[in-house]
Amino acid sequence: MVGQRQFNERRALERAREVFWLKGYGATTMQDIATASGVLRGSLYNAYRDKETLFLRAYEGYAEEMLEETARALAHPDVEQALHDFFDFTITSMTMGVPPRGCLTTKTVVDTRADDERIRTAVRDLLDGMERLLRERLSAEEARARLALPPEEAARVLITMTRGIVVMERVHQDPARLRSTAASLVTALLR
Amino acid sequence: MVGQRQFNERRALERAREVFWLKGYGATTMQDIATASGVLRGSLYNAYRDKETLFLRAYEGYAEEMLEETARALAHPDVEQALHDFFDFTITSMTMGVPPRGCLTTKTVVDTRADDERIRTAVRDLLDGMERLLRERLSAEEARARLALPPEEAARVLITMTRGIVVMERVHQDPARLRSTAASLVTALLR
DNA sequence: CTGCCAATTGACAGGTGTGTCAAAAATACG
DNA sequence: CGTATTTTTGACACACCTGTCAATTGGCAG
Repeated sequence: MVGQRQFNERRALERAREVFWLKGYGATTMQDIATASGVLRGSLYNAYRDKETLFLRAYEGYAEEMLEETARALAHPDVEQALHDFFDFTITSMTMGVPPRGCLTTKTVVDTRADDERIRTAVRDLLDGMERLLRERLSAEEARARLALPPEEAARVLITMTRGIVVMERVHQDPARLRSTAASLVTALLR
Repeated sequence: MVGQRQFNERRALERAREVFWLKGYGATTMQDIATASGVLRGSLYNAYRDKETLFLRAYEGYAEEMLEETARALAHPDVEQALHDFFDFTITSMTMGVPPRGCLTTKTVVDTRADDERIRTAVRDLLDGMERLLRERLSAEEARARLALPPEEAARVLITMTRGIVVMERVHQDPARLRSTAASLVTALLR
């Protein structure tokens, strides 16, 4: 290969992810990412063609990491603990940073400036993937016996609840309150 | 009074609300509102000073209406039916229009460009108001007896769930799926 | 070392946004 | 009717954003 990339692509995509995460897709400018990554705007355009494509590249790593972490959180053999770990991970992730970075997926879904088809697909894939992990975990014999709902329904309620928690975090900015609400739901779902 | 307003303020605020609702605070421009309301941009600035203040004025009417409708939906004497009516109102409201307008409150909360203090307060007040209506309704003797959770906890779970439903609507755009998820939660909450 | 090719760089074009301002028009009131 | 006050109007200033492009730089292969 001739004329190699002069910036650290891995690092640049990480920075891009952080900026998108904090400000959201629509409010993030290429200059923001250029500044955060130390790569000139022109180089970003040369490497990724446009903002949408750059976002998708940055989102790839994010989605992968999220699925891994979710699977890890759900791995506890006791369903109740697994669900607590699941919410704990979600809440910790979104309340990290100053100001709290919130949730990249939710910000993107709600952002009317991110109505690109590829973006919607990427987001849907991640949320569907997380719902699948929940469904599989809740399908275990031990879990099924304790659930007030079929695994499929419980998984949808739970994934929907995480989206709601993200929104409520922006309103009250009180992690303890979020954890308490999540615990209430777990109580209601388990007999 | 001398030099009266020449445009219908009530109508203009209604149009502004619709535009903000559809596009979100950050993505809406004063020109969008000017076009939708038939009032020139300059007149809007003269009447409301800036975009934030105009938004707050438009949001007032929205919040009032939302609280009224929520109270109406929760009025059914049977708790289970009241909760179904509550979710039905929420889902119908957010799936109206083409494209579906979604939820103004959620869009505003998540929008990093709407991080003004007055806006955050207005949004928090509305959500707190809705939570209070739920809590009061669930504190009735008949409801308390059937709930799997104390009224305060159930109210928080429910209000959080509505926020989550808003987000999931943007992902799958399937009202039936939303209603089904809401019904699952009601089942889990009632014994 | 040399030539080729891609990446980098800074300037540029074109569009869009917010908010301001002075002149013109409209309105209420004495 | 005339005056005072406000609204309306269109132009303007200024900032910012996306995407492009030509010239320059840097690295790899032969």
